[in-house]
Amino acid sequence: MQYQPRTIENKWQAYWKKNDTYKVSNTSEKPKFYVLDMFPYPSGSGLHVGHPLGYIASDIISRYKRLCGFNVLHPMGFDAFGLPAEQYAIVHGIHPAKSTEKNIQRYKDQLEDIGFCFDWSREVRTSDPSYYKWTQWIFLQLFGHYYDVEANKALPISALVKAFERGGSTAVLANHSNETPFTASDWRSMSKKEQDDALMNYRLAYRKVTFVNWCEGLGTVLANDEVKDGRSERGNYPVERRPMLQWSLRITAYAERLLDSIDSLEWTPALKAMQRNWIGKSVGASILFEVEGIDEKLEIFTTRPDTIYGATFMVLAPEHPLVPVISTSEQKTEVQAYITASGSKSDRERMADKEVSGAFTGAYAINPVSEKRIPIFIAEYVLMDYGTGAIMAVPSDDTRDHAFASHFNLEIIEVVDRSAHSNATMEDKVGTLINSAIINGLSIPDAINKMITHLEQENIGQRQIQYKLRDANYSRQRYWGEPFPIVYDSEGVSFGLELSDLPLELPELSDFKPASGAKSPLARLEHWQKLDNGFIRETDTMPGFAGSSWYYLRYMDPHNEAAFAGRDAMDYWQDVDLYIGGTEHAVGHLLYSRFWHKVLFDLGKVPTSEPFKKLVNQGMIQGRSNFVYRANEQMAEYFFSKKLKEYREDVQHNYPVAGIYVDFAIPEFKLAIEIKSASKLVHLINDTYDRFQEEGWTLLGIPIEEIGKYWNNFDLFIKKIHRAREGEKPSPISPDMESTPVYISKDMVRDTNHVTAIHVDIHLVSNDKLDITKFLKASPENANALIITNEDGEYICGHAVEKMSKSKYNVINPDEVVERYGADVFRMYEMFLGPIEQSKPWDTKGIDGVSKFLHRFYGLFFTDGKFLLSETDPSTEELKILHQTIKKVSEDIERFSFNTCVSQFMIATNELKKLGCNKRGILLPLVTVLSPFAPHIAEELNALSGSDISITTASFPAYNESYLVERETDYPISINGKKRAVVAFPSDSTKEELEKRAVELEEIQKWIEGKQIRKVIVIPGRMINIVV
RNA sequence: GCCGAAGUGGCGGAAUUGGUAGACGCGCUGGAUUCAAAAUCCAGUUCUGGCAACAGAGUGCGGGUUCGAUUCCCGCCUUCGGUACCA
Repeated sequence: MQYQPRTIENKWQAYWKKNDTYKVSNTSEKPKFYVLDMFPYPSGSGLHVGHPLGYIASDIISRYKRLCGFNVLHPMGFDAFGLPAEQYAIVHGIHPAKSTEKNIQRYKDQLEDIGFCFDWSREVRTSDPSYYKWTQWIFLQLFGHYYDVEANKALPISALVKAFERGGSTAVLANHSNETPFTASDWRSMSKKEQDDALMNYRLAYRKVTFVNWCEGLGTVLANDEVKDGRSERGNYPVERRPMLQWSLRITAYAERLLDSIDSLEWTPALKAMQRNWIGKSVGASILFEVEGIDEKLEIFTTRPDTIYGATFMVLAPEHPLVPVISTSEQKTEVQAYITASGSKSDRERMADKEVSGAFTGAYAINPVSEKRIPIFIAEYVLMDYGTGAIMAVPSDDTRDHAFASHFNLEIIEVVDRSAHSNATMEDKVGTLINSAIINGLSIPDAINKMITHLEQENIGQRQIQYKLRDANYSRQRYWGEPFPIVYDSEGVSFGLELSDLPLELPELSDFKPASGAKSPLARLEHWQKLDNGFIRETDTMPGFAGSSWYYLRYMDPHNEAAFAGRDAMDYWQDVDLYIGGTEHAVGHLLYSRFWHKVLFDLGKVPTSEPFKKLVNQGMIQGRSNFVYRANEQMAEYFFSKKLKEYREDVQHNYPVAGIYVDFAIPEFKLAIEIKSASKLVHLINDTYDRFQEEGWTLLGIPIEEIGKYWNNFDLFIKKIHRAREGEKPSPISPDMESTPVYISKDMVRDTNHVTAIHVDIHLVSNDKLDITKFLKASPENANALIITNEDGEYICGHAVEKMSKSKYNVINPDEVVERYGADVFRMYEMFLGPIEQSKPWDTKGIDGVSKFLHRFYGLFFTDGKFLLSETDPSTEELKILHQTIKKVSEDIERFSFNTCVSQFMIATNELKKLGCNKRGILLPLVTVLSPFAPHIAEELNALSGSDISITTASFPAYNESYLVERETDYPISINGKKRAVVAFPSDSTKEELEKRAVELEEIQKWIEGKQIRKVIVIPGRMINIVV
C-alpha cells in the first residue's frame, strides 16, 4: 500500500469531527493544561503558510500533554472586530458582518485541513453580541472603578464619591489626572456635570479632552502602539496629534504593577525588555523654578538632580501653557514665529528634523539651588507629552543640552569630574561632583540622594517617578467595533448601562464607511443615538484591542450567559499555561490584557494576577518578493546606500512596482523564474511555462501557448554562479563576480557539464524586444538585486525576503502545500524548518525530505503491500532505537525544539528500516510518539494495527534508561586537545583502565613517542585527553 | 544613540552542564533501476593539499581563561527586532 496522505487525512478529520474527539470538559480529575494561540483576525486572503507555524507548535504541545495525562484546553476563535476586518470590507464594498463571516469560514476550513485539535465548541468571535456583551461589561467595570494608591488596587467609584463628600480631593490618594484640587464643600457645590467631569479624572475608563493620535486616512483616533514613526501601523497613513474629547483607559495607574510582575513571567528576555521599555520607568526628581518677575513656578522633571549646579538655562516645549505668560514683549514675535513653524510640522517631520532650533522667551528663571539667573528658551526637542514639558538644561551632562548651548552660546559649567573614567561619555553616571557646593566630592548616586533630600527639605522639589507609558485612547470613530454602553443626559453627564441592558448591539448600518471630520458612522443613525428619555448614546466604538484583551477567559466558559466566565471554570483553568504568538503584539495586546486582567483580579473576578504564565514567540515565516523598479536618481541613492528596504517602504507608492510572479505592471518584465540547478533548468522552464500557460498569462502580449516559437530569443540572465566545474572560470562566487555579466545560452545549459550549480534568480527576458544589453553596475553585496538597462532607462530587479503580505505578492497559502503533500507532511515540515522562535523565509526546497520520511515510515508497516506487524520480541538494538526516540522527543518537546524531534524520527525510521524491523512492540509505541506531530498517519496506523479507539486516548510511552546503555563506548582520544583517534572501550571501564589502554594504543604511541606524558584526563563516558 | 536576539558547510540547521563541530534534511557528485525520464534505492559530500593512507585549517574578527571553547571572559564587526530629541 502506498501512503496516500489526503485519503487518510480526510478520513480522520471526519472521524474527529463526528466523535467530538477534541471536546474538553471543565470538570476532570486530571491536572489542567491551557495552551493558547493568539487568535487571528480573519483577513480576506485566508491563512498563509506563516500563520500555522505557531498553531502547529501549540497543537503538538496540546496533543503531547494530553498523552501525558493532562486535561488540555486548546481553543481557537476569531478577532473579528476592528480595523483590519473593516478595511477589508470597505475595499471590497461588502458589509463587514458578511465579509467577516465568510473569511472566518475560510479560516476554519483551512485550519481543519491541517488537523488541529481545537475544541471548536468553545470558539469565540469578538464581534458576536453574546461575546461583546462581556467586553462592554468589563468596560463598565473600568468606568465604575478608580485606582486607590493606598489600597494599591482598583476600588469602586462610589467609595471615591464618599471620600470627596467627606474631605474633597485630598481625602483620597488615587491615581488621577485632576489638575484643580477641591474641598468637600467645593464638591458639594458642583453641578452634576462638574462632578461627572471631576470623576472622569479618576475613573479607569474616562472621557476627557486629550491629545490623541488622529489619523485622517483611517478616519479615526489610534492608540500609541498603533502608530509607528508618525504613521498608522495599518495603512501607513500620517497621524497627527490633536486635542479631542475621547475615551481613554487609565493604564498608567497600573504602570508599576505591570512593570513589577514582569519578573515573575516565563517570557523571553526580549519580550520582557520590550514591555519594560514601553512602560519606561525613570526615577528622579521634580523641581520648581521661580520665574523672575512673574508669580508662576516652572516645574521640571529630571533624572539627574545632582547636576543642578550645571543648569544654566531652561527649555520649555513650544506648546507649554506658560510660554505666552512668561514671554517678554520684545521676544513675543520671535516666540510666536517659532511656535507657528513647529506647529505646522507633522510629528514625522519634527522627528526627522534633528537640527538645533529654539527661541528665547526673554524671561529668566532662578535656579533654586545655585540661585543663578538663567534664561528660558523654547525648543522642539522638549516634548509636551513627557514629564512636565519643561526641563532644566545641563549642557555639561546632556548631549542635547550641550548642542543647544553651543548653538546659542550659553554658559556651560562642568559639574562632574570624569577624569577617572577615560571612556565615559557625557551621560554615563560615573565620576564625582565638582563646582556643586553642597554635594562636591560625592559620587553621582550619593549626590542624587543628597540633592533630593535637600530639595525636599527646602520645599523646592521632591523625589518623583516618571513613566513613558501613556493612557490608552479607547475611542474609535469607526463602525465595526463594540458600541460603548454609555449614555449622556442633556447636560452631558455620563451613565453606564445596566447589565440587563447588555449587550448593546451594534445597529445595522448600510453606509458603514468612516466619515471625515471625526464624526462616527453611528452618529448617522439618529433614531439609534437619541433615546426617548432625552438621553443620547455614545457613537464612537471600541478599538480592536477591546475584544482581544480578555478572550482567553471566555474560552474557559464560552457559553455562560450570567458572567464572562463562571467561577468554577476559572478556578479550574486558572490561567494560560502556554501562550504562543508573534512579537508584533509585544506591547499592544499583551500589555492591555495584563492590565485588564489585573483590574479583574482587583475586583475579585479572576483567580490569578497574571493571565499568561509562559509565552513563546514564534518567528515569522517570510515570503520572497520579487520586484522590478524603474530606476531614477532618488532610488539609485537609496540603493547604493544599501537602503533598498527603506526605499521600498518609503517611496514605493510613487513608483511602479512589479511583483514579478503575479503583477505585471511593467510590461517589459514578464517572467522571472528561480531555478535550483542547471541540470534542472530546462525542466523548470517547461514547468513554469506550463503553469503560466494554465493560468492564461501572456508574455509580451503573446499568448503563452505561442511563446515556444520565440524561445530562442531568450537569454538567461544569471546573477550568481556558485560553482563551476574544475578548471573552469569562474570558480567560487565572489562579490567581484557580480560585476561580470554572465550569459548562458540555452544550449550551454542543456549541456549540464558546463555548470554544476547555479544558485539564485534567473530572469528570463526578451532579447530582441528589450535589448537588455549590459549589466550596469555591481549590486551592493546584500541587496540581492541587479541593475539592468534598456532604452527606457534603468531597472533594478531582484528579490527581498520580507513579511508575507498580499500587497507584496509573496503570499503562499497552506492549501496547495497540504493538497500536494498532505497535512502531516506540512506540519512536520514547518517544524523541521528550524527553531520555532526564528524567522525564516518559506522555502519548499526541503519538503521532499520530510515527505519521503513519512512514506518510509508508513512503509515499515507493510510487507509486499500488506499491512503486517510481527509479534516477535524486539532485539536490544531495536529497543535502543525506540527508547532513544522516546527520550529525545519528550525532552525536546518540553524545550520547544521541534525541529530536532523531526530529525530523531528520521533517524529512527532510517535505522529501523535498515534492520528490517516490523515488530509490533517497536512500531506501535513509535506511532504514539509520532502522533502529536503527524496525527492523521498515526490514527491510520493505529487503526490498521487493530485498535478501535483513537490514538489521542493513548499514553505517551515512558523510556527505559536500561535499554540505552551501551556495552561499548566510543572514546575520542586527543593529544593536547587535538583528536587523534576514536576507539571503542567497554562502557564499564574504570578511569585507570581507560588511561592505561589509551596510552598503549598504536595510533596513540605514534604521537607520544619520545615525549613525556604530563597528564591524562579521562572523563568516563566522554573522552580521553593526553597532555604531552 | 539605547535595549534585546543572533552570526556554524553551497543552503535550512544540530551540538541540552566546557568534552568526537557539522546530527537530520536539502542541494550536489557517482552508481543501481529505466528505451528514457520522474520516482525509488545505494555510496560520497566542511575547506585546502594528496591516487590514497594521511596532514593542515576551520563555528563573524582580535585577544584571554582551560588539558580541552561554537559554548565562559574582555574588546570589536555585521545582521535582524524593538525604541528614541523620554530630560
